[in-house]
Amino acid sequence: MRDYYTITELTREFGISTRTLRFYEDEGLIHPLRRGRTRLFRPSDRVLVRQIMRGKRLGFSISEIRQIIQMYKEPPGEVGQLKMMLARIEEKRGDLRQKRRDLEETLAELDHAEESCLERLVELGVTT
Amino acid sequence: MRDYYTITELTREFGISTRTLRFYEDEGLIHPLRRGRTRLFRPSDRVLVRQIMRGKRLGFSISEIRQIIQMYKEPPGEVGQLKMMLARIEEKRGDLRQKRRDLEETLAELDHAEESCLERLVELGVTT
DNA sequence: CAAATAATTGACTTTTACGTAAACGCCGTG
DNA sequence: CACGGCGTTTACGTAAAAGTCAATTATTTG
Repeated sequence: MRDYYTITELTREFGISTRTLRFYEDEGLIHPLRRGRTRLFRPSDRVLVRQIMRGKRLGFSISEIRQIIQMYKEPPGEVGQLKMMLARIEEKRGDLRQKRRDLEETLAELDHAEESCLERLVELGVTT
Repeated sequence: MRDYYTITELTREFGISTRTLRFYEDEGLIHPLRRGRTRLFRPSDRVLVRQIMRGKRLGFSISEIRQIIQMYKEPPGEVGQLKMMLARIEEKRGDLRQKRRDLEETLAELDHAEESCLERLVELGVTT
C-alpha cells in the first residue's frame, strides 16, 4: 500500500480531471494533505474518491454524496446526533432501495426489448 | 383505464411541474395529443413519463433516457439497425449492472455505518 | 356574462458540476 | 540556466435540466 498518490495518478485511475479533484476538495468531500502547496492523497483519500465515483454513477448529487460520506465517518458522541444519523442512514437506504427497484424494472424492460429484436431477426430469417 | 390525463394530473402523480413535462416534450421524449393547444396525455404517455422518472432516479441524462426509451419501441425493420440496437441494449445493460454493483456496495457500507452507530449507542448505555 | 381557473408560449434565470485559460511556483535534466 | 513537466490559484465560462415570470388564451362556473 502506497503512502501517497499524486493528483495525476488519481485522475488516471478514476478517469477524471485535476479540476474535478480540486472541486471535490473545495466541496469538502476530500481533504488531502499538503507538502507546500501540492496535494498528497493518502490511501484513505483514494477510498473516498472511489466512494464519490460510486455515488456519481448512482446519480447522487454532490451534497447527497457528502451526506453519505459523512455516514461512513466515526459516529458522533452524542445520543441525539447518533439517532439523527441512524434516521438519515435509513433514509438513504430507502433511496437506494428505490433505485434498485428502478434498476430491476429497467433491466427487465431491456430484456423484453432484446427479445423483440431477436424475434424480429428470426422473422427476417437471420441466423443468429 | 382512463382515456386521457391532463397535464396537471400527471404533475401531481409524478411530483413534477408542467414546465418539466413540456420540457420532456420539447426534448422529444413524449408526444401527447392536442385538443386545440391543450395537451392530452394517453396512458402510453403516462407509461413513458414513468420510465423517464425511473431513468432520472438512476442518474441517466435526458439523452440516455431517450436512447433507453427508443429501445422499448417497435424494433426497426432492417437487420443492421436491429443488430445496432441489440448492441446498444447490451451496453445499457452493462451500465445498469455497474450501477447495481455500486448500489450493493453502498448499501453494505450503510449497513456497516449503522452498526457502528448502534454499537456506539450501546456503549452510551442507551436502550434501543 | 364576468370572474376565476387552468393552460399555453416565450424569455429569462438558476443550479450543479465541472471546463478552460491565464499566470505563476517548483524541480530535475541536459 | 533555461526548459519542460507537473502542480497551483484565481477567475470566468458553459451545458444540462429545469425554475420563474409575464403575457395571453381558453374554459368553467357562479
